[in-house]
Amino acid sequence: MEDTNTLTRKDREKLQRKQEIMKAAALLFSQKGFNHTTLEEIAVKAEFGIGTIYNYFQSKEEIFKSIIDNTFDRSYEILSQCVNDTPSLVEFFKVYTRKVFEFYADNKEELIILVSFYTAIGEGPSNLRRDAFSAKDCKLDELLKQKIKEGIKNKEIRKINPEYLYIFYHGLLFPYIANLVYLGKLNKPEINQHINFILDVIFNGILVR
Amino acid sequence: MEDTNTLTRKDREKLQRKQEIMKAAALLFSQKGFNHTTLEEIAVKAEFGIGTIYNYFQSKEEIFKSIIDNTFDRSYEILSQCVNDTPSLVEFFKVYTRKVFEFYADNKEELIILVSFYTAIGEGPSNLRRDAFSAKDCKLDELLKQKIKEGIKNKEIRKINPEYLYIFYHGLLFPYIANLVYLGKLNKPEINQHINFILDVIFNGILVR
Amino acid sequence: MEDTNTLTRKDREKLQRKQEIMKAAALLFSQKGFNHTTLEEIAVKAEFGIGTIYNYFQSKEEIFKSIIDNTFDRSYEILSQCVNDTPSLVEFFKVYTRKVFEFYADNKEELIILVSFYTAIGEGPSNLRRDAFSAKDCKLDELLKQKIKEGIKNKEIRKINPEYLYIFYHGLLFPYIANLVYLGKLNKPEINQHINFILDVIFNGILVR
Amino acid sequence: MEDTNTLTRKDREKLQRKQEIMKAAALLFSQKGFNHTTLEEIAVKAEFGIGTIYNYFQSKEEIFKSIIDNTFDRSYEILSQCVNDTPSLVEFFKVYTRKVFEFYADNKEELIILVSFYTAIGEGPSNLRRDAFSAKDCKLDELLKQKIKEGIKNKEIRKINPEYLYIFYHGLLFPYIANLVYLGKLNKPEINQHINFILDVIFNGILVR
DNA sequence: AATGAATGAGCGTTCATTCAT
DNA sequence: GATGAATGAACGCTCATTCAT
Repeated sequence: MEDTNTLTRKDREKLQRKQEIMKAAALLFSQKGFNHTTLEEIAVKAEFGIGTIYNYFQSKEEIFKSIIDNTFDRSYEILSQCVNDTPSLVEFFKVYTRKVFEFYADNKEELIILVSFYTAIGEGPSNLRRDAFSAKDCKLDELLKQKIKEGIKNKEIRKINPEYLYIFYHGLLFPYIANLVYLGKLNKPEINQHINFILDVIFNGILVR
Repeated sequence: MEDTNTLTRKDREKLQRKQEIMKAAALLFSQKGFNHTTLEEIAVKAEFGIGTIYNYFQSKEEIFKSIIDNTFDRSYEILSQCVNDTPSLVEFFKVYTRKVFEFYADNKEELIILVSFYTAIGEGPSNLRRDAFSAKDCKLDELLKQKIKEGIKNKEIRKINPEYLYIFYHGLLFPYIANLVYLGKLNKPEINQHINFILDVIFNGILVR
Repeated sequence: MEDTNTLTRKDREKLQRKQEIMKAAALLFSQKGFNHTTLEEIAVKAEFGIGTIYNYFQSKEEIFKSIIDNTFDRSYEILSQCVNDTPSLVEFFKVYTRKVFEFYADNKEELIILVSFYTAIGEGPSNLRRDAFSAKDCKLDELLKQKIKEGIKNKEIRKINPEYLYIFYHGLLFPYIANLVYLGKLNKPEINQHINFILDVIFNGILVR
Repeated sequence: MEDTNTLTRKDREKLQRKQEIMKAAALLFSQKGFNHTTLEEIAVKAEFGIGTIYNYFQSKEEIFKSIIDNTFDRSYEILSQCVNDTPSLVEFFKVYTRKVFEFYADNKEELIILVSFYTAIGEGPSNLRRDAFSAKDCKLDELLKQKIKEGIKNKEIRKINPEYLYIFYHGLLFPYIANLVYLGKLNKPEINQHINFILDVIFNGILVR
């Protein structure tokens, strides 16, 4: 997220327009997918002329990229905050799981776009690959893996493969939330139960003892 | 899957050609996505003329549907077999998790298409929605939920929300495998470790005791 | 019309098949037009395989031509018979008008195809022009014009431009009947009234005297 | 026909472009028929890009419809003017016959398209039927039939079936002119003779008295 | 002779991008 | 900077014709 304080009025206005366009596009992308959303629709929704869009973005693809990029940045911020603010891994899981749920409950479109981007190979802009974001992706990965390793070192959790737990946890969390969004069941009141359920199963397993 | 034994030679050949086309299309769809795959590419890959494709399928969309449908049917078969063949829920999780891993290790394209179909809202054929398969989906859901409920009744696992566990497990399994496919890490030798890891965490949780 | 008596059994059968195909095609052409009728539809209606059609006709266009040609021949036969069998022009108009009405009441498809062929420039086979039949057309024209001239010479009718009367009469008769066909009003009982009306107006005009 | 006076410059230009496209299309349709005219040909003739056509018309069919519609409107205007401006049926026939000849001498393409549309069942856009214009058609019919009835009431013409005379006259006039167009004989100098001939025959019949 | 699966040129239509105003 | 008309490459699909059986 760029720092709006250091910008001139002109630049601030430009940034704001960019964000308006991205917001309009994000909503449409999440509803109809990248390929089935036309630039005209974006222009109408953003209340600009088609040509104007091209003063802010070089292509339709760039709008998509910017949205993903933005979502990445905000996700990273959430993660790094949680990593830094929690004294233990257990606490981290509790806080982070909740934060992620809450963030995407408020930003459903972005979750859908993100998941769609991750899973829908070849959909989205033709030559946009997850690689494009791998740098940021890696940073995020590393942060989480590091936290897991610390948890193991501190004997908070059992000695399991941190790499696998990372895949397990992140591969679980986002699809789980996405599923709720698709089913229209990501409602505030129920969120707590889902969070508790996930944490309970991850922490304690399902077996009777 | 149709029974090839009862068919005439002609029908068998026709079915085989259909499957050749579906296979070619599945590979391309999984690599480039539905929208970025042209009929000409499918025709070339399947070694047919463009027009020939239309002797077997009414539209590009129908090819896609047939692939999904086929994958659904085979997934259902795996699930129902596992449900019936296992005496306990724990045993079921063990066998089914392995079977799913193995099946999609051999059918990576289908997994990618399936996940993409589930997650990529608006991508794929414009007016094809998950609803189209909801009947089959429901049958599959019910089978699994029933097995979970039995496991709870038999006190194999703790008294947790079966609905949530269903979302948890299926929402975990497929993205987990898909992720490995994307990363090119779904290799036979490593599969066992992933299976064991997943079962271990689900059964026992991650906490030290 | 070929003489079936002089043909071998084989040739007779071949001719019969040709006519079956032409009949099927004529019905479809009259209902859906040349361009919107597919060879498959013709094949199905004629109860032959698609390929078989090509043993009897070189192309779709040739089927169309044959139908027109056949209709021309039969029309010519009617005209020449009427010309020869009637002692006066007035009698000729009476008999011929009735014969034409009756013929096309029984062969509505052919009338529609014929009128459509005459009027719908560029519809029908792309490079088929009325010129293709101008030889036959001319013969027909000449016969009628000759009869008109005789009528004028014999002072049956006033001294008017025979060429114009020809355009007037033929340009009137066929569209008049075609119109009734389109409106679904070419029913046997009403035919007489239409015939009488046409003859009355042509003979006597509409003015009160 | 829209009133160009009340339009903004932009709208006027847009209307003009529409008419340029319609004019180009009308020429091509009249030469090659609807089905054998490609959009590319229309675009080239109209000196636009293919895509541009679609800024003015939703489909090829809509261009066709617009042409027909326009011709209908102008024909109606001519008819209603003649109906209103003439004191008697005889006068009406004289004036209207001339006006129609003159109008279509200047708008040959439109006559061909119109006649082709009326007669060529199934040609033209597949799902466009004469019914689509029946409302306008009926209005036109009624106007003419009413005028005929008045003529009978006023004893200008003999007591004949007005419905039949309507079919007779309109079923005669348009094919007659069309025929001249097809033969390339609708030249200004000769027009008068044709008009006089038609009126003479309709008024007085052909019989010697 | 009869068949119908295979073929691919050809068409209508879409839409991201450009550019003159 | 803002606009939207103009553009044309690209695609899905059709169907007359061929040809191996």
